[in-house]
Amino acid sequence: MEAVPSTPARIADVAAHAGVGIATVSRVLNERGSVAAATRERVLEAIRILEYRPSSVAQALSLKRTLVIGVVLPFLTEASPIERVRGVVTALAASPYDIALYDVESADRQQRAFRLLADAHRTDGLLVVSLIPPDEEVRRLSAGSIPCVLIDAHHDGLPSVVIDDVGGGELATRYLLELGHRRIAFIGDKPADPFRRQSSRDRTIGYERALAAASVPMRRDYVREGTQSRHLARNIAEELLRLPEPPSAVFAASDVQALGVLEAARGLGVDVPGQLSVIGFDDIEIASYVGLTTVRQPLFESGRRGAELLLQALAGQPAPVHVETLPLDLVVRGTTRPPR
Amino acid sequence: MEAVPSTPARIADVAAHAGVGIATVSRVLNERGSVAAATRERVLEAIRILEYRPSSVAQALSLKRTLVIGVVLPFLTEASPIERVRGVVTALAASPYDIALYDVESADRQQRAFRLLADAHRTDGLLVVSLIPPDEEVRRLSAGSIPCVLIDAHHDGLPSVVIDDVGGGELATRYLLELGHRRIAFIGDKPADPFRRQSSRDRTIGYERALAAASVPMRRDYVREGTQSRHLARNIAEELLRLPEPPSAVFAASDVQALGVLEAARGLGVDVPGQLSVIGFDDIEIASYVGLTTVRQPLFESGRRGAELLLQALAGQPAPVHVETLPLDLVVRGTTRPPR
DNA sequence: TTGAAAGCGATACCAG
DNA sequence: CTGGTATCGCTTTCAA
Repeated sequence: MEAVPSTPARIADVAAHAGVGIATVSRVLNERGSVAAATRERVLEAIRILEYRPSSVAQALSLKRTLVIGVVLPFLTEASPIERVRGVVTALAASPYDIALYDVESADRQQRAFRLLADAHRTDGLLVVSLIPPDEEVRRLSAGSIPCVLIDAHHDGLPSVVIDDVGGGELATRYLLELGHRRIAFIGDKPADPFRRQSSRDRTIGYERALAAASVPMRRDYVREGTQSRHLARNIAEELLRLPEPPSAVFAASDVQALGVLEAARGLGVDVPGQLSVIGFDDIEIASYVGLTTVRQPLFESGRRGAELLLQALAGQPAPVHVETLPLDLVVRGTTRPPR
Repeated sequence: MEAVPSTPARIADVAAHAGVGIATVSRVLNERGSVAAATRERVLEAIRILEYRPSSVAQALSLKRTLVIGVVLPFLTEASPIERVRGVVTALAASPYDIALYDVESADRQQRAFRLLADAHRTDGLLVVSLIPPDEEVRRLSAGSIPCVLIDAHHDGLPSVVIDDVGGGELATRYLLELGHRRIAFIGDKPADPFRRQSSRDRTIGYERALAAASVPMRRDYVREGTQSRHLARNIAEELLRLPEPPSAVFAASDVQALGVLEAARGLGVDVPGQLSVIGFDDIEIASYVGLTTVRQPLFESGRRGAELLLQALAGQPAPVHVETLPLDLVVRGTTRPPR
């Protein structure tokens, strides 16, 4: 039983203990070059005794690669980013890369996260989720030649994995129209900070297009862009339901908001789908539990795919700067029905 | 408009551009030591022109601190770890520390993650969630003097944030007993790998104690430890409900499993809570949507607290090796009722 | 107030 | 095969 050294061993310690040069230790460590069997044994023995573990920081400095992939995303706000991260984690599990998580909640934090985009030293590659990096940083990124893939966001010159939000908005609205609804309201996010991607905005456009295509006049009082939270969505839905001529259906730009609508209806004694149809967007896990009709977007898949593209780029394959559009599905459950 | 250099600037470039030594650049960078106002301006200017960003890797090597905190956890299995990570992210948002995520799904990955525990070079501190680190690694940890706090796990010699699982199991079972139930089944996890903490095990103990205290004989066919997934829990619940003498109530060791029970009941046309009461554990977000009665544990809070303790340790405060036990609450919703 | 130079802990080239 | 040494980019004495 050897005494445990109070301070972790360095490569020089191993070399000294084995009576060889550090270059030799490095060789057996990385299995490159040839080392005499006997020598290699001595080194291995020394490593075992000293419990030596190479410093990844030193390796990173020397090799100019860190083996970590940075994931920048707005984390706490919604359930969907998490599902995406799961996809990323899964795709990266078999790779040698570790994951550094950068939350982008506060404006302060945002600055820092984006500045990091350009720190070519800290990560080998970047995955940016639902955020639009400033041109400035994108330029630096390519200058530092550190690969970056956007997930649920788009920027010229960067590969990305997205969905067709406009199409999704149309899909949802058209379904409601086909059911026979004419008084269809929309609840979406209000335009927030400039970096945050406004998927809700595009879904509104889809909503408007579908209405136009069906020659159903749009009513300003039915389009409410105010919030991302369930709580606020609930308030808005209540206002909507109290209108002299309330909508017979509501399209919410996200499942979280749709959940708020459901709460409002329940609170007001409005039967869903009897008196009100509700359709959401995303198909987060809760949606299936509450039987919410929604437009499903492949959240997990988006993370997985994004990570795969990044891995390819990291492997040297130039990865054509293309935009990969994931498919959307209408998932009909129990919250929609023809109007009475 | 300066030309953008193809390769990121190093401190030496800045020094050269400003016509000073690198030590001076370092001084203005870190605002230590004194620098003549004029000199500092020249340096700042050079930094701006060259778009210089210090390499965090080089800094880490030189300073022997990385400013990253590692979070090791079983990620994809349940909804609860995520809630904990949210707490961690929140607590660390205001700190200068970044977060490195280490998923511990596969056995392979597990090896790697735990080996990392001892890599005193990669992270400044560690947060281990729902996992019990091997003694060996704990020893190394303290040898390398890198602080570590356990969340939802316990190990002598390491500070931790936990809940009283036995007490929680009793709480749930006792509630069912008070409601008048006597045929109470339990569905929990099967003992999995040795590193994974078996909170379910302790909850079983609480279940048994409560029954014993009420002098209700335990039936082996009512205690099923088989799975962590909703799907399997559903199968088990179906078996339970098909028993000649089915239980009138089920205590599931987690909300996810309770959800499976709910599905089974629905599938078999068994009314909840009319014919069957169901109580879960955790109080994950979905629980409130489906109206599940459950034992609430502060998931988010556990992450926040753990991170705070680690931050304290990192700040030099020895942080007495204590175990912090977070409170549990019975949340009564719609899935429980006295037996008919 | 400033600069030269010695680490920090690896990798890898170049001789021997 | 193997060892010395330069290098990676930054911080920090130690002198000047």
